[in-house]
Amino acid sequence: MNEHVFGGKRRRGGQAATLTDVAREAGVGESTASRVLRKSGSFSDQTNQKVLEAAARLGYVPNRIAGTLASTGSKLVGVIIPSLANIVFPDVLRGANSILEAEGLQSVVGVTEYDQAREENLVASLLAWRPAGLLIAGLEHSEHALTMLKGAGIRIVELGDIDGEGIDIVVGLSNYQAGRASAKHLLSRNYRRIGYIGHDLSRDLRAGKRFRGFNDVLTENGMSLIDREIVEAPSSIPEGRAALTRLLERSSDLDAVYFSNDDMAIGGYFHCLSCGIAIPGRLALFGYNGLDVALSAPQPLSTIRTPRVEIGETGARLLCEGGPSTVVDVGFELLEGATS
Amino acid sequence: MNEHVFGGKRRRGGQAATLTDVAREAGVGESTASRVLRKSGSFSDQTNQKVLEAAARLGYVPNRIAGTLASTGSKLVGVIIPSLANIVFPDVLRGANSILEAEGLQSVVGVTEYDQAREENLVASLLAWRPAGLLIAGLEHSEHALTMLKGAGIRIVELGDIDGEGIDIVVGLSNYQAGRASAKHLLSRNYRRIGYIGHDLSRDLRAGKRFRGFNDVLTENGMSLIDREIVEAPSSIPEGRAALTRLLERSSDLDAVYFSNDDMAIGGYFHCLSCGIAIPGRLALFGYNGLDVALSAPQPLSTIRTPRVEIGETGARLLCEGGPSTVVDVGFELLEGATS
DNA sequence: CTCCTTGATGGCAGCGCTGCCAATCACTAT
DNA sequence: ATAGTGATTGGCAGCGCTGCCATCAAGGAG
Repeated sequence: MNEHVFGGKRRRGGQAATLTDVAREAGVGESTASRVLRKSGSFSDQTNQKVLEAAARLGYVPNRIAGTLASTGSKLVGVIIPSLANIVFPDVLRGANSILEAEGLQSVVGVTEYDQAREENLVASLLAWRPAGLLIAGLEHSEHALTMLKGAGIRIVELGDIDGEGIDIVVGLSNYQAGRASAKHLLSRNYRRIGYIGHDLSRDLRAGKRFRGFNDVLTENGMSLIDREIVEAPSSIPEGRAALTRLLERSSDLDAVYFSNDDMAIGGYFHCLSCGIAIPGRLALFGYNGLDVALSAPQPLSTIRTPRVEIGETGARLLCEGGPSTVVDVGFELLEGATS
Repeated sequence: MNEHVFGGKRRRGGQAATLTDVAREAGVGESTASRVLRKSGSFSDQTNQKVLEAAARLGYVPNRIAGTLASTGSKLVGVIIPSLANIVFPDVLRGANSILEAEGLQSVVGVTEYDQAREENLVASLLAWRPAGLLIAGLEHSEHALTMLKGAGIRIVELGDIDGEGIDIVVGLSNYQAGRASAKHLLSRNYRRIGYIGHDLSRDLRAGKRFRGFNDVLTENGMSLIDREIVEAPSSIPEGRAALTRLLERSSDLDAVYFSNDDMAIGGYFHCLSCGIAIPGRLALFGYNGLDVALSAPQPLSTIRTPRVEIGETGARLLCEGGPSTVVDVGFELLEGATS
C-alpha cells in the first residue's frame, strides 16, 4: 500500500528495496528470491523470470553488507601500498585488480605514504571489513601491525620485496641483489668514480636495500662512492634533475651516477641533455624500474626492469588459489641501455 | 573455559573475538562495551579501562560489516576510474584518498579500462556495498548505470569533465575549451600545417572533446588538420613515439602536431630528439596534462596543466560536506613551454 | 519527603541477507 | 498401492553490531 504512496518503486520515501520486497513483489519466499538472484541452488524457469522481473521493477540492488554478514567471508580484498605518486604502485595495483575483478573480488585501497604508523592504522581499518585477503607492499611492518596481520586468519600477500621474512605469501624480487647487479654492471664497464642520488631512504626501505647491495659490491672491490646526494622528499623527475645539478657542482669528476630509481634518473638524464653533458661518454647513468619513459628516451636508460604488473597479478592469483605459504621470486632484468 | 583450551586469546579455534566476547571478558553489557569502543555516549573511567583492557587481551578487531548493517550508512566510498596505466587517475585518486582518509572513509576502487559495460558492472557492485558516496570519472555513463546512480540515494561526484550534464556534483574542467585554447595558441604562433596524434577516441571521451574543440577552432579560421594518426591503443610514450614516426613519413611538411595527451607528446618529443628534428623551429609539439616528465624535459613541453590532485581533493571534500548539487570548474592553465 | 534530572548501565529488537532444514510435489520403482 | 527419488520451495535462526528504551543510583529542587 504505502509503496504506491511514494511512487511505487521504493519503500518508505526513497529507501532502497530489499530482498523481502522483491520476494513479496514476485510472490515467492525470501530464500527462493535469494537463490534466484545468486543463481545458486535450484528453481524453475518460471520462478526465475518472476523474481528477475520483480527485481528489475523495484530497481533492486543487493546489499552485500548484509550478505557478507550472513554468509562467511567477504568479497573484499584490502590493498595497502606506500604511494600513488609515481606509476610503480599503480602498476602493481593494476595487475592485482585485473585478477581480483575476474574473481569477483573488490579492492579496498589504502595508501601509507611510506609511514609505518599510517600503515598500522590502515591494517586495522581494512581488517575491520573482514576482507577475504590482504595485499600489502613490503616486508617491514610495525610490531602491532604484524600481530594483527598474523592473527587475522586470512591470506596475507606481501609484495615487491623478498629480502626478509614474510608472513604468509611473498611475491617480489631481491632489491639487494638488484643493487648488487647494478654495481657489477657499472664496474664491468670500467666506471670507477661513482656517485649516488637517492630519495628518503629511511622511508623507502626497498630503495635502501638496493643502495646497500650497490655499496657492498663497491666495498668488495675495494672501492667506495665518491659522493652522494640524498633528497628528503619522495622521488620525482624534478627532484632527480635538481639533485644531479647539485651533485655535479660538488663532484664534477664523477664518471657514473647510480639513482635510487628511474624517476630520479630521468631527471638526471634531462639535466645532462640540457647542459650538453655527453652520455655515456662523460657521465653514465643507471636507474631502477624500467619505466616506459626511461626505455623510450632517445638514449634508453640503463636500468633494471621490474615486473610490477606481474607482481600484482601473481600476488592476487596466489591469494585466490589458497595454496601453501610461499615466496615467489619474480626476478628482474638488467637492461643495458645507452646511458652506461 | 573452552577459550583456554584453544590458547586463551580466541574463541573456538581461531575465530575472531566479538563484541560479546569483549563485554563478557570485561564483565559489562554489550552496549556498554560498544559505547566505550566507539567513544560515544557516557561511561565511567573505570568501565572504560576494563573494556579497553579486555579488548586488547582478546585482540579484538571490530567488525565494520556488522556495524554498518546495524547503523545507517557505511564508511566506504566508491571510486570508479578508467585506468591505472598512466599517472593521471592515480593523481586524482591520491587527491581524493587524502581527504577521505582524513574523514575516516575508505576507498573501494574500480577500474573500467574505458569500457562502459565494465563501468556499469562496477557501479552495481560498488553500490552493493552501500557506500557513503561515489566518485566517478566522466559524465558519460550507460543508461542503466545512470538509473542506478540517480536512484542510489547517495552523493555522486563526477570528476574531470564539465562538458555535459552531471548527476549531482561535478568537479572538473572543460576539455572542449582546453582543445580550443590549444588550437588558438598554435594559431597565434603562426603554425598553419597542423597534424594530430591521438589514441582511441571512441573510448577516451575526454580526449575526444579536446579534439573536437581543437578542430572547431581550426574550422572557424578556415583551416583544417593536414593529417592525423590515431592509434587503437591506450596512450603511452612508445605509442606516441611510433605514431609521430608514421605521421611524419606520410606528411613531412607539418609544422606542428597536437597530441591527445602528454604521454603521446613526450613520445613524439623523444622521436624528434632522436632524429634531430629541431623543436620548435622545424616542428612544434603540444600536449595535455602538464605531467612532471613533460615539464622537466630539456625543453618543457607546451601543454595544458590540469589540476588532477585538486580535482580529487575537491570532489572528495564536496562529497563529505553535503552541500547542494554544483558544478565546480577547476580550470586549466596553458603552459607556453619551449616546444611551440 | 517527593519529583525530576543526570550519568551510567544492560537488554533486546532488528539491520538484510544466507544457510539449514522441513515441506511439498511430480514421478518412478517396487 | 506404497515407498523412494529429486527438484523446488518457504520458514526461520542468526551473522555482530547499533540504537532505543528501561532501569537504577545519586543527587538537587521544590
